This record gives sequence, C-alpha cells and structure tokens, in this order.
Amino acid sequence: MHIQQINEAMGTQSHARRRRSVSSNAETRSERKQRTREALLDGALRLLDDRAFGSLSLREVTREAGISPAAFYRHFADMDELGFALIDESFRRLRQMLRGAREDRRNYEGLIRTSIAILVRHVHDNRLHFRFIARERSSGVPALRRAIRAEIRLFSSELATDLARFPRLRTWSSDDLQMIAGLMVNTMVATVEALLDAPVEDPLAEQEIIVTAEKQLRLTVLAIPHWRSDAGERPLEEQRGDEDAGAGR
Amino acid sequence: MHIQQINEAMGTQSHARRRRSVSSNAETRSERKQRTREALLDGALRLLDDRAFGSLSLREVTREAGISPAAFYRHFADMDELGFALIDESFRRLRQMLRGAREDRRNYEGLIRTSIAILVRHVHDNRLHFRFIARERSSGVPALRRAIRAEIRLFSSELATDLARFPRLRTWSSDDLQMIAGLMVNTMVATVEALLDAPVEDPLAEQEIIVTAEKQLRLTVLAIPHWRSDAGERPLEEQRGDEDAGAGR
DNA sequence: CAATCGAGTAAACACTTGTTCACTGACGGT
DNA sequence: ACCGTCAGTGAACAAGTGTTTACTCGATTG
Repeated sequence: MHIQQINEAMGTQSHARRRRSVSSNAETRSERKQRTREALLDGALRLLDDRAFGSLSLREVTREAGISPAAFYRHFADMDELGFALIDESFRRLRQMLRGAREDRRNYEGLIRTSIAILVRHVHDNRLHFRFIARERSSGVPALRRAIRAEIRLFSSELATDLARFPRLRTWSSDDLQMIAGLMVNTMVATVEALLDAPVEDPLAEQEIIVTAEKQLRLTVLAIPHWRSDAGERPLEEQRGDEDAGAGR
Repeated sequence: MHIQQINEAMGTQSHARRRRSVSSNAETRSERKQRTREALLDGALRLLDDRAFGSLSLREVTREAGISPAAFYRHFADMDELGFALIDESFRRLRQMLRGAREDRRNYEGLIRTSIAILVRHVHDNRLHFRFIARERSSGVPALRRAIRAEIRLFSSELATDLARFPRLRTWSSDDLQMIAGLMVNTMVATVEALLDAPVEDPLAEQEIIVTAEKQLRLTVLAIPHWRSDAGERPLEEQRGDEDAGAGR
C-alpha cells in the first residue's frame, strides 16, 4: 500500500496506466506471467485427463499451453514442481469443499445427505482436478502420492473430531473414532472414483452411485449404537443367534 | 497329447531328448521361449515397483530382461499386450487367493478374520503383483484400468452371492446385497493400499492396519440386523433419540 | 543327414525427449 | 526519453524412444 502511494506520488507506472486505459485488454507484466503460468497448469490438467502424470513430458505441456519449451523454466524448475503446484491448486478446492460440507452436521442424516450432495457437485465442477488427485493418489511420483494421502488422512482426522461431538460417540476411544471416520472416508473416496469412472454426465448411472453411497454411509452409522470395541475377542454370533442355523454348503 | 504320441512314434524330438539327458540343464525351444517371456514379465514387474506402467519403455523392459529390443516382438506386439499379460498373471493369483478365502464362510467372524489373514499373506507373497494392480486400478492406460475394475466388480458380486447364504441376509434384495458387498470390498481394497504403503515389513504398522480393517468389517456386519432398505426417506434420528440433544457448535 | 524354422542380434531409421544458449522486444522504473 | 529487466523465442545438444531390416545359428523337422 505504501509502495503504491509512493509510486503514484512519483508518477511511476503512469505509462502503463495510460496505455491500459486506452487499449482495454492490456495487462501488467506480472499479470501476463501469471496468465501463462495458469495456461501451463490448465494445459497439464487437460492432458492428465486420461494419462498418468509420470508419462507427461515437459514439451507436451508447453505445446498444449502454447509457449516454447524453454519458457517453461521461467515458471517451474522441474516437471515435479509443476506437479506440486497442481496438487496445491486441487487441494485448495477440495478443502474449500470440505469446509462447506461441515456446515450441516447436527445429525447423521444431514451429515450423510449433504456430504454426498456437496461431494457430487464438486466432482462435477472440478472433474479434472479430482481425476488428477484420484490418479496420483495410488500411482505416479512417490512425493505426489505421499502428499495426497497425507491430505486425505487429515480429512479423516477432522471428520473424527466432528463425529466426537455426537452424544452417542462422546465416550468412544479416539482409535474407534478414527476407525469409523476411516471407513466413511473410504466410502467417499470409492464413490468419487466411481463417479469419475462413470460415463460423463450420465445421470442414471450417477444417481445409482449416489444412492449406493448414501446407503453405505447410513448402514455404517446404523451400527454405531451397537458397537463394542472389545467384541473382537468373542465370536460375534454369541450376541445374536444368526449363523450355523443353516448356512448353505 | 495326440501330437506327442505321433511325434514319439515318428521318432521326432529324439535328438533333443538325448541331448537333454546328457547336459542336465538343457531346454526345449518352447521352454526357452517361455522362460524369456517370463523374464520380460518379471522384469517389467520389477520396474513397476515404483513407477506407472504408462511411463515404462519397451527398451527398458528388454534391458531389464537381458534381451535385445527387437526380440520383444517375438513375445508381444505391443507394450499394452505385455500389460494385459501382467494383469492376467496378477489376477490368476488373486482369484486363487479368493478361492481359499471362501472356504471358511460359515459365520461372520470366521469370514472376517480368515479373509483378512489370507489377504495379508497374499499381499506379502505377491507384493509386486498387488502393487501393479493397485497402481493401474486408478491410473494408467484406460484399457488396463477397465480390466482391473471389472475384475474387482466380479469379486464383489461373488461376495454378494456368498452373503446371500447367511440366514439373516436370505430375504435381502440383490441391490442391498451388492451394496453391502461393495462396502466390504471397498474396505479390503483400502486395506491392501494401506498395506502396500506401509514401510516394508514393519510388523507394528501392519498389525494396526489389520486391526482397523477387522474392526471396520465387524462394524459393517454389526449393522446388518438393523438395516431397513427404505430408511432413507425418513430421518434416521426418529428411530433413536440421538441428535439435536446438544450437538456442539 | 540336410533343410527349415524361429528366437535373438546388431545396426540403422526417424522421432521425441530435457536442457542450454544467445537472442528479441515490450514493459516498467528513473 | 532512455535503459535495464525478464518472459518468451528458436536453434542446437546429447540421449532415449519405437520399429524395421538383414543377419545368425542352434533346435526342430522330415
């Protein structure tokens, strides 16, 4: 702020200013740089729609972005650096989504329904970003993979602390909370993968995926009142006469 | 069989036979071919330990296998074909595992415990194969991805029919059976990914993953007796007074 | 035994790759 | 008005890529 005032007092930037006011679409230099940086990121993302990051060449990206290969180095030292920038961008959007998803968590049903709805909407709006994350989560450069999995674990932990606010879950051990949060996050990750795999904009297949995901989450919370952390030691069937009555074969 | 008998009657292969009995480690021609084919597959698998299949070059594979690049074409027309062969091999082992896992399914607890145990053992014994499958499941060449996901869906369906034999689940709709089988398969896929990500042969981290997976599966089956397929329409909290009593925030 | 088959080779091909270099020229500070 | 900065260029580099070619030479065949 000070700098700008000083500049104005000194009459600096007046040339650029004047020129910008004449030719309407002119840009300052750093704006221009930012724009081609984004062209690189967007181009890479477009290419990554159906390929792994590891099989992406620097020259392809520059070609897609419309600049010469050498100009790449004005923005990134490396393809890896471009990858990290892509992860940052994707996760900024993801976190932004999760913040929204946490607004309605006063009861299980709201939690489930709004979480899935928000998830679906964001997959639609940021299809390429989600595709990139889903791909590089298990494949690709180890460093990217690590970063993504850490981010997901963090999300799982935040869900666990949110769950801890429910009366029924107040007394649960943090291990068990993490366990159930992990289960729900697994379901959501699998749902995102299914959505990304479904034919683009096929509302029927998509609705089926959504219904299944909601059922799975509902089934999960349904078990909460009946959970006993130590139940693993005694055979489950002693609780309810269920098995060996006549399981076929 | 016929062919061999005919060959014997005609005295063919007698040279090879005699030579093989003299120099102990001699091989017939097709045995030799089979051996370098396996060298190619094994070499590729070794290289794929920490890279995506898409970023794997034909020349690298032949170098790793110890043959010249041109000889590759005696075995595969394409790198893609090599990929499919790799998938076939991996899933042959996987299916073999699942056959074993289905032997003890007379009650839930046995189902859970032995399934996980068998899964863990097979991940140990076929680490490279599982790594390859886990990678290419979401990344990589679309054709490979499709093949893998189809195989997993098939596994899920088989689990669903197995579940249908439990008395409690006899009356469930096939949709709901698929849903719960999908949930369990999701858990197992996530478990395999966690095992592969864990530091090699770290028994402590591994045990933690196993315990969590068992808990998650146990929680899932715990919900079965209380499931109502139509519960989605009415808010869950009407069944049990649980929410809005004082959810924080 | 001699003829053929075929797995594997070496060399050459036309590419693409990542990176460096001296350069241009518009923007921006003075 | 002048001059330095710096995003972007185009050419060159060595190295690696997939694929084809003519070839070797041992195993298989009749």
